[in-house]
Amino acid sequence: MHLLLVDGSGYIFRAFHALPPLSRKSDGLPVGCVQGFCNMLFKLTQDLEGDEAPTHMAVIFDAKGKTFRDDIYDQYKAQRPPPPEELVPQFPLTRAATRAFSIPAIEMEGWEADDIMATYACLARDRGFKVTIASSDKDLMQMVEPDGSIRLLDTIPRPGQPPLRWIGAEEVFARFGVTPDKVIDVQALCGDSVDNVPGVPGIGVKTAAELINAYGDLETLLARAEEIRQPARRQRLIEHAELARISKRLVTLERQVPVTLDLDALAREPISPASLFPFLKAMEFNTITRRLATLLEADPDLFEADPALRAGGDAPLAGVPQKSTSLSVAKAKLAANVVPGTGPARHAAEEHARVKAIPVDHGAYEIVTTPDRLAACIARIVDKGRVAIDTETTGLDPQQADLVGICLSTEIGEGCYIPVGHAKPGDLLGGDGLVEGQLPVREVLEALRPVLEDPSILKIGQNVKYDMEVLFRYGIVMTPADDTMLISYALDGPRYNGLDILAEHWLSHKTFTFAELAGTGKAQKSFDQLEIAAAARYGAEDADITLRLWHVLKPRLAAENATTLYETLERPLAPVLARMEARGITVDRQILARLSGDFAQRAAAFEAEAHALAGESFNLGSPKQLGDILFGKMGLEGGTKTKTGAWSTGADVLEDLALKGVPLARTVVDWRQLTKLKGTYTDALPTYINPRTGRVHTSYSQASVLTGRLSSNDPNLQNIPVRTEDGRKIRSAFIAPPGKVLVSADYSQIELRVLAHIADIQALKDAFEEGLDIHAMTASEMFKVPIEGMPSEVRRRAKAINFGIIYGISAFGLANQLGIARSEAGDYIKTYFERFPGIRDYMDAQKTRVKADGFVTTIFGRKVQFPNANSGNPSERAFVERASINAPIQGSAADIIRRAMIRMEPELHKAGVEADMLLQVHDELIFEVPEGTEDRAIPVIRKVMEGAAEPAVRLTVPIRVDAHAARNWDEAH
DNA sequence: GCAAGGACGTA
DNA sequence: GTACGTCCTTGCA
Repeated sequence: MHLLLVDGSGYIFRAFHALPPLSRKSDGLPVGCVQGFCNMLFKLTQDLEGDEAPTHMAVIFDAKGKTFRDDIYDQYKAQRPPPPEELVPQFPLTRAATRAFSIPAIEMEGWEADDIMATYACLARDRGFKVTIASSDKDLMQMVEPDGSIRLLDTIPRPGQPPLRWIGAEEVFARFGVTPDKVIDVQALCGDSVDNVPGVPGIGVKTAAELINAYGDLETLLARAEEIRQPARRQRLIEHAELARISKRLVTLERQVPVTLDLDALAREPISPASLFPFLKAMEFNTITRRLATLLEADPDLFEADPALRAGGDAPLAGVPQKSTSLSVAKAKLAANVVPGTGPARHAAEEHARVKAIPVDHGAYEIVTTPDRLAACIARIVDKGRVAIDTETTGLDPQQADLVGICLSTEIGEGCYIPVGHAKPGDLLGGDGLVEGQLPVREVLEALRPVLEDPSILKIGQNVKYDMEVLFRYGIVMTPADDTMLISYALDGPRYNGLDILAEHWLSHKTFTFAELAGTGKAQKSFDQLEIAAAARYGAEDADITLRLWHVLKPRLAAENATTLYETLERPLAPVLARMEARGITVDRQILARLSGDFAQRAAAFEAEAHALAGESFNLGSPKQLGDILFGKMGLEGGTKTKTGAWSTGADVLEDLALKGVPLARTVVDWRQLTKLKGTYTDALPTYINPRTGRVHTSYSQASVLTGRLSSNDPNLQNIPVRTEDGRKIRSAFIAPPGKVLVSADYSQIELRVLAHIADIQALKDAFEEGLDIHAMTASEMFKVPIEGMPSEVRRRAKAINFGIIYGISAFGLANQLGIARSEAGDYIKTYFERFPGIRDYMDAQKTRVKADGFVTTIFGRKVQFPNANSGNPSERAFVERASINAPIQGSAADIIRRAMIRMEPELHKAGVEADMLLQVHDELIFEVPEGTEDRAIPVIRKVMEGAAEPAVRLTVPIRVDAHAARNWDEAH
């Protein structure tokens, strides 16, 4: 048996003096000592292995308040200053840390930690334990046993010495010149200036040891003081005998402290992830969390930050559940000790007020044109450890635009603009025609590279994905990065995107607009055509504003419990998307050109036919003109609809007319389809082929969809046709380059599975578990028909209902979709609810929630806000109800694929599989893999996608992914 | 030259 | 019935 006693208070002070201060990121709570304490504690348990591994363990702390020593000598420790202010809140946190490691934390009022340790040491020794006291305090040396049953362990790192230094009788002798049992006699004579133990003036350790060794012990020495030869020494001993006796009582440790915790209660317990990770997460100790997660083979994502301790904690600290009441002798008065007024919400509000009050001064910005000034700027960044950055480029396409300038800001109100690519007026070709006085772009980037790639320097940007991609083309991998746009998105959804809107809303500051500088429309200048001075004001302001917004928004993450969302679903996705965008996808120009010709011909034929049928020539592309002809001239019946009072000529209306025998309607529908495909795809897509890469690079917007989905633009590759035969021809123009194939992997019925999980619909879950055709199963349940030989119309209706459920079904909408009477649709819905009653409960719950809270959430904690949930407008309210039903389903599915995307690249790498992720289409991922390796890539891809929710959420339905490889997207899909 | 509306492509 | 982006026409500046 081996008892390890840790001098907790000693550890805290050591951490305080040895480590630089550290504040919790999200609210500034000082936590440096807590972190140091955790590291030391963990290292200690790691270092003591094998024979030295303790079977019992406790961390002992000094309690606040007086001890018996204060009664003996009122000057005891009197000169000791009160603990530094930033240390105070960390005292209770170190107790909590100890318990988080499943170790008893012990303190007792009226006793010092040393007394408690002495008591336990004796108790344990008497029961045959080996005892180790982890402390460097010389006061504990009196406890050392010559037989090695009690030893001290000094773990303070000292250069040139082993990390663990055992202190036995020999070491004690080296220190005090006596055996351990005489240490208190020596201390009684020599005193201790640190603790204000007086001792006998003029007697140091050496003299004291010599005297004790000569006379045996203090009392004998004092009794025979007259015999001492040296007059001064003799005189002092006689004169200060009482002081020596008092000193001895002060330094003698009490070995009979009435401890309430039995030795058996100190038996080691394995570290419990359930108590450890909530604490570490609350402290935001990411490095330790990762290290321990690896060591414990546990997944920290399974645990939420301890609500009582985290920034923005919603429970009073006093409410921290004690790990085990029998173990908690320590009554850490947590609540009382956390500095009042450091609540994250208050911190966030204070930061907002502080930052908002600092005026924007465009005169304070510097234009950097010399290596010296650039070096000074970089030095400030290194010193600060973070920088707001904004790159200015010749255009908006990150795959084509060239760098014109770089804006940096390290302090609010400051900003540097480094022009590198401003062109001489009139010289539209750039190249040699650069304005003089600018530093060469290569030189600037090489100087900045160490900063931009330094993992310890945070780069802050607004939409950093853009800057990452631009810089990547110049060979720079910018990391790590924080993104004010994504922070805002995690907090408020897509409501405030754009730096200008954010600045206006949070800082009440109107930024320069690019249009103000560069004009608008055709005459708009590109950035490189701007005057450097004007560009500097605009650009440096953007960096300055970005930094301000970061100061305002970042603390809100903790205050509003959005940190996990931001850190796990937003922040890590941006670089993944940047790489996907940079890769692009190959599109076969020839295929599209041929299709364009084909579509044009056929459309022209339809157009002629339509004009003939209408009896006049008109613009087929004008719904207005078409409506006039159909419902005016031809006098057909049809709903006026559309909120502006115009004739409605949507496809469903025309389809209806066609069935009623209006050939023009059919012709228009066909014409529209062809011209749509031609205009949006076959004509437009080739113009997006990047001349440098020969590929099409979409741009994903990570922060513009209410539910957490991505959107794709310029071009939108998330709406490439698939439903019609002509449409699929377009899809087949998306190809793999020679030697590669495309792999398409898509989630099967992800939203219905998510619904089954969230709403807890057992029948649906069973069906998915058994791999049934879910729509057929629904039909069978609803209409009481066997799945075998089911008419396709029956299944089609059930399918429409299933989708309707996801969209927040209404009888009106379902009737429209199925072309049946509203009453019949209502009956279907009623039947569905009767058959799956959990669905109705789920829907009611979302409606109630959105009205009460103004938001609903996904299973990963993403909030989807509906500010007008209680609108006075009934149709608006109904809309919010439907959207609030859909949002958790669509949003949870979106979160799942996000998680898959974030994990995909490292997992592929780990598996040694080469596969480039190119596109995401909501429930589908497209990869490019070397031909012949698809059978190795697909299992990895599937595994990552199917397991993406875990371990944060354990879904109660299986997730299935279908994946295929082919030379083009149509065949792979 | 720009914004709004209608229509239609996707999940 | 949910969530998007793009193309085209229209109407106003």
